[in-house]
Amino acid sequence: MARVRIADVARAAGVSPATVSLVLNDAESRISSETKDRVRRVADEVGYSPNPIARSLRTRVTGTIGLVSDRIATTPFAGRMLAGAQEVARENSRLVILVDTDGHPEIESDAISTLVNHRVDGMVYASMYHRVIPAPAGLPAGTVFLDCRPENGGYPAVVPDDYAGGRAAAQELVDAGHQRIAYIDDGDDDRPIAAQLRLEGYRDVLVEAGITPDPALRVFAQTSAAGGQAAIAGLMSLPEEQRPTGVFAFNDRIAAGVVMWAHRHGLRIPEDLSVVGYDDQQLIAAELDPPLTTVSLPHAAMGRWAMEVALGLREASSDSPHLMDCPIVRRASVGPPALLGSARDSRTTD
Amino acid sequence: MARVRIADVARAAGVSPATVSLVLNDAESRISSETKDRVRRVADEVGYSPNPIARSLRTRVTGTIGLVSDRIATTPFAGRMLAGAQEVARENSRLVILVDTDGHPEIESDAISTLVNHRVDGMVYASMYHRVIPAPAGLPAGTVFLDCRPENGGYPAVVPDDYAGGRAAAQELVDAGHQRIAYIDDGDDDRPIAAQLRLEGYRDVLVEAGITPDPALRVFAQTSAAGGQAAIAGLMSLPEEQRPTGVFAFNDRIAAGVVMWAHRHGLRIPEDLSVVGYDDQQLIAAELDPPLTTVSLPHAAMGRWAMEVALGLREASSDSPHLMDCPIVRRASVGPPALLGSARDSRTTD
DNA sequence: GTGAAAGCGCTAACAA
DNA sequence: TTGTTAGCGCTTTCAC
Repeated sequence: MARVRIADVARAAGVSPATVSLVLNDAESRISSETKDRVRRVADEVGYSPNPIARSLRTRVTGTIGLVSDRIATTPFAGRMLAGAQEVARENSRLVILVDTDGHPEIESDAISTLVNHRVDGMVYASMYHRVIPAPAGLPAGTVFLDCRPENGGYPAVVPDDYAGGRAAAQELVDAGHQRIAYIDDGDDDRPIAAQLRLEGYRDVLVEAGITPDPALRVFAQTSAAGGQAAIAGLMSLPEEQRPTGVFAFNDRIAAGVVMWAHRHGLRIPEDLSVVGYDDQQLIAAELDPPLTTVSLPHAAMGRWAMEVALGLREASSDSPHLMDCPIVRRASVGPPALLGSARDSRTTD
Repeated sequence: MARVRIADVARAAGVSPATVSLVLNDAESRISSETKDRVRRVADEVGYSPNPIARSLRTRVTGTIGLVSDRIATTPFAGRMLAGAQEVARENSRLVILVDTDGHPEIESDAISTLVNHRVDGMVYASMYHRVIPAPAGLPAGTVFLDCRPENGGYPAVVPDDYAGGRAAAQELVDAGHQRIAYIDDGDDDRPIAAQLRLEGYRDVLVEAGITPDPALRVFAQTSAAGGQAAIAGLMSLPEEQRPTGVFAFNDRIAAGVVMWAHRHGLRIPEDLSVVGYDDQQLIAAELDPPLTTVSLPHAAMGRWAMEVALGLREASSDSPHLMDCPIVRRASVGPPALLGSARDSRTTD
């Protein structure tokens, strides 16, 4: 297959290769429509399709986009960004060349130069969670940063609007009537910018609602259910009047720990404790009992956006990152706060 | 960058382009080592690196491998296969072109012909779960099937050894002393081959251990925690002497439901009920309380294997799929069975 | 309105 | 041991 060349079509149609090329790329309208039709028909009959390699050599356009990412493997998120980006590429007849660097800087810089050398038409640089990074050397101008932002700007970038997401989570709890709302923050060494932004959103909402954020209600947890359990245990050992009635967790894994701890200790959710997560990890949020109210990360949309910019389908500023909305997903883990103390205590012995 | 061509190097080194090519591809040992050194040094100095497009046009070798998959997005597994495959490609200086078909047959056949047209050197066809499928039309000979097998053979393929995995799970329970072991099977419409194989492994182990598989102990569940809860609820409503003391669930999501139900109903795991899952989904298995003993799916290894075959690094039969080991991951959800009845009953009211 | 010719940057026969 | 020449298959001036 694919053995037929432009010369074959030309011969069969009784025209020159140049004419075939002109017709098939409908570059020139000056060709008689009669000839056009014939060429098209013949090309179709013989099953001609241009050799993209030869074309690329001549035009310096390859129809490929390089996508370099750290660690696609370890995060379930990656897939959604990739899928979004890939989908846009496909819709526009582009191919994506994927290189996963597994987080190694040497692999990364190799990957970048290989991709540049292969004359990709554009490039997307994806991180597996929202962070600020120094732009890797050798990145072509116009490279789109996906789920990360270059330290000193200079490139288009798209990241989740974590500040607004933090606000949405806190607002959900405030609207339900909670006053004592805890934030279980990310306690990992390399605390990401997302954590900071969510915290700010949370604080601002409390203040606007006339609630003074209680420093005792901001605690840290490792990202895991165990981390969440430890954190909520600490929170619940506060003097009763200081205990939270609502908890906003940095992510769903931590939130899962909170829910598990609650079950274990006879607290009902949301009757005795409301909880809001972040990430909308299907495997966790939807499976928890009750299903978790959480803030979703718009991975697919970010992937699409990045590819659209990379393909020049969309304008983007290189000065500040594009903020992508993080919609709240309401499930069943938020309700009005229990009446002070009593209800909760009675459950504890149940 | 990358503006320097072979002719520039040739001129700078005072040789012909052909010589430069010969030296840099060290195809011919006949070139004097003196010339070789000079050419290499010059190429290095001017930062020459060959244009892969031009090279491909001439050699008909592109250094790319096409990877078509259904739905990378929706499963957390995909990433691990992709990462494994991509890693091998990188180690061998190959680039992978990824096309996700999102399960659409038209997109799939488009993708295949596009990739063939782009002269990929090899192809991997990946499915997101172990299944048997008719080989798509247009697939080049030697395409490697990843996590699926072609209905009528004819292509190399790699799939998890689900039969052995089913055996391992059942054996784990038998070894712990269980006699009444349930299998919660996949109850989805399109019941995958994996479910059948695991079931067979489970049955064979029981029989070999002198246990007659009780049909009442094989039930079905939708793949979700809710499905698992419903299934275990049914199992536990059996007459006491028939109830299982150990459960092997088709996958971790179902197993999670079992664990959740147990917590809810005051059954301790593993004291009152042992459970084994399948998949080793990090987000679930490791996070459950207690952490789940489960059978792991060797996604990364399968991805690596497939790419090795695609690159010709490894021989593979086209007649029968390569079976990849599914190692059991021992955590804490399996223990010896409770003494008949008593222990369990006392807990129920706890 | 169409064709001839040149050339993208490289490699592989063949000469020298 | 090295250089010359001829393409790989396409697009694109430029001439007719």
